[in-house]
Amino acid sequence: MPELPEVETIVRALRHPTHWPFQAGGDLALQPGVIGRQISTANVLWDKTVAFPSAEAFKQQIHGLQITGVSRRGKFLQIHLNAMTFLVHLRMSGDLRVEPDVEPLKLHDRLAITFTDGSRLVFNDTRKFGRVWLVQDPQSVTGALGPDPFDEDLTPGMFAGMLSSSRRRIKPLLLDQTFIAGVGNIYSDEALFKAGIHPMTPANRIDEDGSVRLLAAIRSVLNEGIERNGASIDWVYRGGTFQNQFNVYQRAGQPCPRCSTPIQRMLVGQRGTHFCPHCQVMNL
DNA sequence: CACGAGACCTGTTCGC
DNA sequence: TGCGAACAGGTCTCGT
Repeated sequence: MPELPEVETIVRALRHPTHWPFQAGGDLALQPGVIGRQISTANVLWDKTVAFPSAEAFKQQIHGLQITGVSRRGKFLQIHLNAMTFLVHLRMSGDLRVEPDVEPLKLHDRLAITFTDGSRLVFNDTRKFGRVWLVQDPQSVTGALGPDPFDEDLTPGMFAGMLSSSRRRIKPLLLDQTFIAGVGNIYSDEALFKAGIHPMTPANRIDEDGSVRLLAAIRSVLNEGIERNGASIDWVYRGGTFQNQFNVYQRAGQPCPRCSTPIQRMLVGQRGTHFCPHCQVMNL
């Protein structure tokens, strides 16, 4: 499910969940997000969800800690606690919600963290790919990630240099989180369309002009995704509307919004890839 | 180094 | 209607 915009949407909601239900005597409108809440217990319903440490150590160590902040690094959600960091990766089908602790748990709930104020944070993940970590140093989990697309240090010149030093095809390269952190299958297809670059173009064959267009396109589609609260496809993701703005993703056979040529779907690096064969040509 | 295949999982949709 | 194949927003590991 989630790429950078979906994770960012959740991060912002965790800071200001004003529309979420709250509990007994509690005053929802005055709740400043989950920041400040203190953890009483953690209930691990699917052991493998906890990547580090063991499920037992996780429950023991997280007890009593307080949330001091929420942030994002690539597709990782970071919940800062006094003394430690709780990281969540939603992978394909993960989702987080906050609710009163008296609610019955739902199908596919994998982890529930209860707060002393009677609320709780629940991790739901149909496909069980999602993982959480509880560590001293978040860098031990996110250390290998490439730059965030919105990092100011990521200049067009630096991005051009990154592209020129790889012979890999651009689409799998954009999905490589050690190259750039946060871009997934939807936004890579949309960005390549916007930049007019064929998904199989070797990165080092993208010229200066193309690299400038591509970086701008990545930022543009991610920003638009965030503005629309992410993309909701199938049953996943409440609230997001970016799926209504797709130009190519999951639009195989439909006319290109720019030239009306039918959008094509192909496999690139085992991932479904959508592009316009007329607007996105390899100029080698 | 770059790539494909297979694994990890459950659910939905599509074709016969 | 039923049933298997293909597919899904991600990432890891292995073999070539």
